[in-house]
Amino acid sequence: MATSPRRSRDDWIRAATVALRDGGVDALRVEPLAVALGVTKGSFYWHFASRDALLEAVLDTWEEVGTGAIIVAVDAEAEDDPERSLRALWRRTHELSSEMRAELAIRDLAQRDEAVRDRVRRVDDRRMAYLRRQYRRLGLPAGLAEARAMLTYSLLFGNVLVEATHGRTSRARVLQRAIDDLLRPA
Amino acid sequence: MATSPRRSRDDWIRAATVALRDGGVDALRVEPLAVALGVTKGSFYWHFASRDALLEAVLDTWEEVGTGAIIVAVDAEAEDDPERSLRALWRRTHELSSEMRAELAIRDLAQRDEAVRDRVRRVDDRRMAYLRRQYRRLGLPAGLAEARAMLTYSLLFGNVLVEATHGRTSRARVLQRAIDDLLRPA
DNA sequence: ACCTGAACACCGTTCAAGT
DNA sequence: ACCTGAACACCGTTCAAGT
Repeated sequence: MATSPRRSRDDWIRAATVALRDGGVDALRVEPLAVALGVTKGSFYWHFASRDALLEAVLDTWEEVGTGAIIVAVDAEAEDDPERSLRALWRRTHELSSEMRAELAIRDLAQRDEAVRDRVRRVDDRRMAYLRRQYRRLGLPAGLAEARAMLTYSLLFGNVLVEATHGRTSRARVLQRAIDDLLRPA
Repeated sequence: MATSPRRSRDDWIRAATVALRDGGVDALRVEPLAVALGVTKGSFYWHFASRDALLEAVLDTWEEVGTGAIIVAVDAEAEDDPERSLRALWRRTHELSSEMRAELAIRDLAQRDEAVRDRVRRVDDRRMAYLRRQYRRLGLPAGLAEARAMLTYSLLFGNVLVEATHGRTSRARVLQRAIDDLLRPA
């Protein structure tokens, strides 16, 4: 994986994303990444202006994958059926829960960085709009659709948080029950 | 606030907790804390073995406040009525949401620290047990009580996450609706 | 166009010495 | 019992110089 001495900008972004997932913001460090990539840390500054610029690039990727890409994938499999959309979204998020963990680090960051906060806000808004639309298409009135969308979004997140420490065992049935509870008619 | 040159162990813990809340794990740094407390960083190592030992002490406080203390307070005001317990818990968590934000940093940490993970697990278990008990006392069957407890816990967390970036405005009505939805009978 | 190597600043940690 | 001050290691950043 580190035969050629030359690294592209994308090589740095990929390595940084993995570091963020596995070790949090603290692990997104120039020197260790340089060692992992087999170059000196000085070379990093040809590709990026700073450690912050690298973080920006990582966040760009996260934002696109966590909204546009996942929605396209879910729509492709749901064939315009809102209930199938919601169940597909649930399953995919569940499958992605290890990747989703970078979100914890990002949301923690958002608390003290205005620019990151704006990004997270955009991502939440797009995701909530998608959920709200599915519940409306199921026939729920606006107020209840909004409430269910929020419960669903919270459940998806709560699950990522709890799985991060508790693991995935023995919760599948309870989760299924919660999802069914959310999908019942008004 | 910094007249006497002598600092107690608790002075360091308090300052570190504030730093964790406001700036995340990255801000829990010995040298800046020493400057803020008006002593040299060398003096820190009389009170604590390491930066990690300080973090441990901060987590001890968080664990007790986030489980025992809040449950005692809610029970005192709810007078044995499970619905009042749940609404009181909701309101208090909501009021504490800025303090709760330290949880984001802690849960992020838990992903790569076994000991922190065990703590978070204990905290989640104690909180879930409390919620489950209230729903059982409302008369729900075990499976549904478990599902509602998980939805409630997720909603409390989702709300902290979303408020961290979106602020508290204009969501009160939707949240009230979601809570009412969770409190309906089987 | 991309990288090295040396330099400097910041902070965690140690420890002998002070009061 | 609690703190200082100097030392060292690690990593972010800069930059002149190499290929």
